[in-house]
Amino acid sequence: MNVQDEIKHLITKAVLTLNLAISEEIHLEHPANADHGDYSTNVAMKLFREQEKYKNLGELAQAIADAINSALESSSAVNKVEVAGPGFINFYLSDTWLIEDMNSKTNGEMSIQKVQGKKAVIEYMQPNTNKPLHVGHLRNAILGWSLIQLLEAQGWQVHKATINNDRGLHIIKSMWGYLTQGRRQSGETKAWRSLIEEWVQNSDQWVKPSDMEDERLNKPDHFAGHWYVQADKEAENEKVIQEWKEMLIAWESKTDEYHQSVRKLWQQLNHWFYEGYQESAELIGFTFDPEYVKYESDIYEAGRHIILDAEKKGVFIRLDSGAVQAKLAEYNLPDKILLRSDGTGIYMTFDIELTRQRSQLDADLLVWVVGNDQALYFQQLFAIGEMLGYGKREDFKHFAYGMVRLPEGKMSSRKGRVVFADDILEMAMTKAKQIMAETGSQERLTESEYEEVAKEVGVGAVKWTMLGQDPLSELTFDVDTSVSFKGYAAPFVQYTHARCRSILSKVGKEVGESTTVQALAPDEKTVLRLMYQFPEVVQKAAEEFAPHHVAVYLFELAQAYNAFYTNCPVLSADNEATKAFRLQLTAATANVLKEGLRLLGIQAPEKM
RNA sequence: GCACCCAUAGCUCAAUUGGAUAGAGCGUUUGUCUUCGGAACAAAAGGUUGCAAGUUCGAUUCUUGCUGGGUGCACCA
Repeated sequence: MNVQDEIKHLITKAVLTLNLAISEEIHLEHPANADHGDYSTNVAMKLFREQEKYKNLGELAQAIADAINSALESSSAVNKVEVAGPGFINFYLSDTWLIEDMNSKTNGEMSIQKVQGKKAVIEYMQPNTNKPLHVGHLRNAILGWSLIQLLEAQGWQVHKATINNDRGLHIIKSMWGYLTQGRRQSGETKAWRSLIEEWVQNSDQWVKPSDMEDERLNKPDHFAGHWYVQADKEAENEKVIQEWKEMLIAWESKTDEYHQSVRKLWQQLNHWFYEGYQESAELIGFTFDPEYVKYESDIYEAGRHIILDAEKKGVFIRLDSGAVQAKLAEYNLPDKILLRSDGTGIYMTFDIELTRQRSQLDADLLVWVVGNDQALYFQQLFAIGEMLGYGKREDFKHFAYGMVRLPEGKMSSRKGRVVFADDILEMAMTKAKQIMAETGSQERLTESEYEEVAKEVGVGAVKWTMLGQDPLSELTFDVDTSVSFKGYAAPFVQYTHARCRSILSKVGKEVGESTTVQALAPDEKTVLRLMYQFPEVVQKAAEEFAPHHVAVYLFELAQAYNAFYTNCPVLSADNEATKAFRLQLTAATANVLKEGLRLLGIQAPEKM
């Protein structure tokens, strides 16, 4: 039984001995003021209105507290109960229990309660294969990854899913741009059909990523994106738009004379994208389960058939234009087109197939990690899922997060106002290196360690910025100032962890258990009183889809440890027992910080 | 026009889902080093929680109405 359950049990028993009954779940909280104890309950206030025995609230609260106090021998965790303020009953944990709890964390046991047999599918990252990842994708990847870690820590079996948007006009544009402008020797302007014939016969006449002078474009996903930007400059040109449409038809129609050629070029550009995407994924540190990696090009056809079948059964309706539409008035939502009048699919088309696939997995939780701007879209998708019998709307969760914006305004790749993920990460890593150099990291680290740690610190700082606040709040990302290395930031926590490891490395062998329980110094107690809360914080973060709770907690713990560190010498403590205890505390702190950072997807280097 | 999200210290954000004196970081000012990693620690200044009502022992939190910002309402992705 964990502490919270134990305390709730004490309360329930006490209330029963007074011949009263609690009608709702007992709510425990941590008082904001440390003087008010470790846990607090408002049951007396709740109960007061429902009874007549006690004339005033204080009397009732005191009676409950007295009843608990008289039964306190049965509890090893609580050593004092008091009434305070308008009727709160406050619980004070015993030092013995706090130290016991710390010892388990010294041994790496985080005491997180696990659920059994729960399965979740979490979709995150929906990249378009025509351009490299930007800051918005970063937030998506980081929040998604953290949510996965949090659920796994709670015992969930999590399937990491993604969908690659690899078909449509946007890809065609990249292809067209490359075809018309990527030739080494640009000759006369030709129509796309003759160009693609020449490309198929001799693709060496066209440039490759390594040929580009701009270093950024050597990375293949940026290379692919470059041609998209070039092509899009012609977006007002009717003749060019006509070419794009023709290419799209050739891409779709197997009977088209140029189908094979267009597909070949499509594969080449996708290949470049995935090569660069994979590199970014490794740097950021996210992966997917192979059987849950889906491609729009593979599944949109299946989506079409679902929609057409359902239309025949009268679930959807066909408009005069020939398009198929879902009527959503009964859900209080605007109607949604599912298939164009020419029969081709849109986003919703393949998302319906994805939803169908996942609904058959017998999962307890299906999550889509997508920006808040898609809120209505997902309400519509979930309603349509319900119409098709895939489950109830409430079974599907949209984990929405606020937009990442730049100081100048909304990001738009079309207007060129976009910041690439790679650029931000690189700047952060450069800044990390610079700070590390100033603080003498090179004396502690080998050259390759130095590079590796700079990566962990720089990327960690970016991740913290992306998930350190409420997911729904918008994030104005100023490249120069947003990625912080001090204060509320990943490097502060990483630094504290490295500090702990440094002390521990000086004693070499494993830290043994300290058996004697001594009076705790105030700074020691502050650390312990935070430490036991770790499992609660993780649970809350997982339940609420809110990784920032973990970040806030880690920051507080690191602060508390640093205060302890300045006031309480460890290695040169007054006596051996104190030294042993403080080493324990140091090891436990290091373990919690490292585990907490891991849940956020952030590394905790031993030295930095 | 309708729907959703947001509004808290100069700036960026917390606030245990209705709790006790609304807390941090950055920035500003001032301290701490014979010490285990100073990317640190301690302190000061900084608030009518956008505005106005309501609900109750108690409201940053819930309700309603305003104001201001964002997003969405495509046969785009």
